[in-house]
Amino acid sequence: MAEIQLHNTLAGKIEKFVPQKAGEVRMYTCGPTVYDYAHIGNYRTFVFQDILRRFLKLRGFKLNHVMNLTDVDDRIIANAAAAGKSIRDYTEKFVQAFFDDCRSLSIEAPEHWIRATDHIDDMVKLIERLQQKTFTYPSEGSIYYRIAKFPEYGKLSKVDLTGIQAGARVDNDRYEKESARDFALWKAPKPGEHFWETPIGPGRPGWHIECSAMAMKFLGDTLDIHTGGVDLAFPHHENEIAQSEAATGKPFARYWLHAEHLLVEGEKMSKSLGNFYTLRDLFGKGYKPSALRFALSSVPYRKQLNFTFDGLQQAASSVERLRNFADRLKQGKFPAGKQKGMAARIAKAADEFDAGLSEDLNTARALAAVFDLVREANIAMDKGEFRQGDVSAAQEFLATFDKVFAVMEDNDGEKLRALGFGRPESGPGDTEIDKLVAERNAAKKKRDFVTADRIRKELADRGIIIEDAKDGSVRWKRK
RNA sequence: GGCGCGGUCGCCAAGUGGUAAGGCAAAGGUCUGCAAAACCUUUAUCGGCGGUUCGAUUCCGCCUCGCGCCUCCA
Repeated sequence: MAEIQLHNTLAGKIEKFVPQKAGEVRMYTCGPTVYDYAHIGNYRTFVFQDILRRFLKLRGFKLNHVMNLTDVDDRIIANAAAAGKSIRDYTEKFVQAFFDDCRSLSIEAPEHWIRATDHIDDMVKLIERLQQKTFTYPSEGSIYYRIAKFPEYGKLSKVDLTGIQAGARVDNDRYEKESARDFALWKAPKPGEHFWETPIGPGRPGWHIECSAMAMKFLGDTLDIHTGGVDLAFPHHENEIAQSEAATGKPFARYWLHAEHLLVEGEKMSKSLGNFYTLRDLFGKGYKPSALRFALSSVPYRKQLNFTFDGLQQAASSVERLRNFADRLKQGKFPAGKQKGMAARIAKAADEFDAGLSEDLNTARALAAVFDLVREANIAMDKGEFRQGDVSAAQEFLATFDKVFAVMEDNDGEKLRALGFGRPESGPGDTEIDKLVAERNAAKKKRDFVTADRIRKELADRGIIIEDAKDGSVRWKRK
């Protein structure tokens, strides 16, 4: 197997990945802020994180992966207040929607899915530690982080501090700060706002402190991997580093991975441009979850992904090709024995697949390896050279592929129905289909093609595709 | 202005100092009662200009275009 290489934002280059403890990976990924439904741009990042965790697992690492749910911030407080709900009640709906969305995209549950509001105490304790080390100062009931005391500030995002200091936006927070670049660890409550009564005073946590506190609580002072979208590198991750390392004196995370953004039709996705999509928007238009997952994962994560409906359609066709191949493998009848060349081809494809993913998660390269094998095996089948003994090796390869990409299982219909989309009736059952297929075969034998075609048409209208194979066998699949 | 990502076939996209993977789409063909699936064939000189080199899409410089961050936005 190839050496795993990952692009580390901290180093500014691709590095060999070596976890602190052999065989184990401690990973923290920034999850959604649950003030609304997450959009496909968010899911680009979450799918990337999923590919990463799945690949690490495939390579045998024991994973401890924490993903946070930010369930307290300005928008949540404002929206909850407007809705006359508690923060918990307001966010619950979006938390559940997020879980549902993740299931639809086959995003695995991390080892820990945690909510910020469940860890206020841990944040307070971390702030107290920073207070003791005089990295903080109070101002109008809030507590700020004094960046001037952390000389390494900017090492992740390479921001030019002098530039920021000269910036005009000094007081957007409406609080007094010593320096423009200082950020709030703890925010004093505004009138009527929800707050927590704590040893450091009443208020609510600043945005960055939750990740530092929760990551270190679950994973220890030094994480192996920390990821998020590129926009989080500054200020969010930079501030996490400042908080955590000031408190512990140790490196906070060893590898920082940042996913590039998704564009829609070449433009930044935004509500004002009308190109803002949630998963529900797309599923409502009839697109399949597997197609979306494929589209989001086929472009390597460090490259901006231009999302288009044409592209989504292309992804659907690509998935279709792969599933057709898997069906052919499963249902086809091949001569007994093994073909020496084919075994070698499969092994080569598996190597190349692994090499692709090992190279900073080069999903495009990994996919090419899969499609190469599909074509080669199809050719062998057409020539009658593919043997029964090659089936299991090919299937194993596809299974390995799918452990990471997770698009092979034909369950889009179920997933859509689970989210309330698609037809409630689930189409004809297997026995009914088999019966109709048998009737059609009988008709075909009598060369009664009118009846045969009528049955095929009827089934097609009910979502069943029938294919006659060369050897006279018939296979069917649900559309 | 600073920092970062990127401009490769109609669309998506990989990649290398020695004349460019893969997917989708299109056209033609093989197979098929018809279809579907599959297969075959056809479709690029890599944003522009210089430089280094025997040779650059790949290295360097400049330019240009797109996008992002630098204001709690994945």
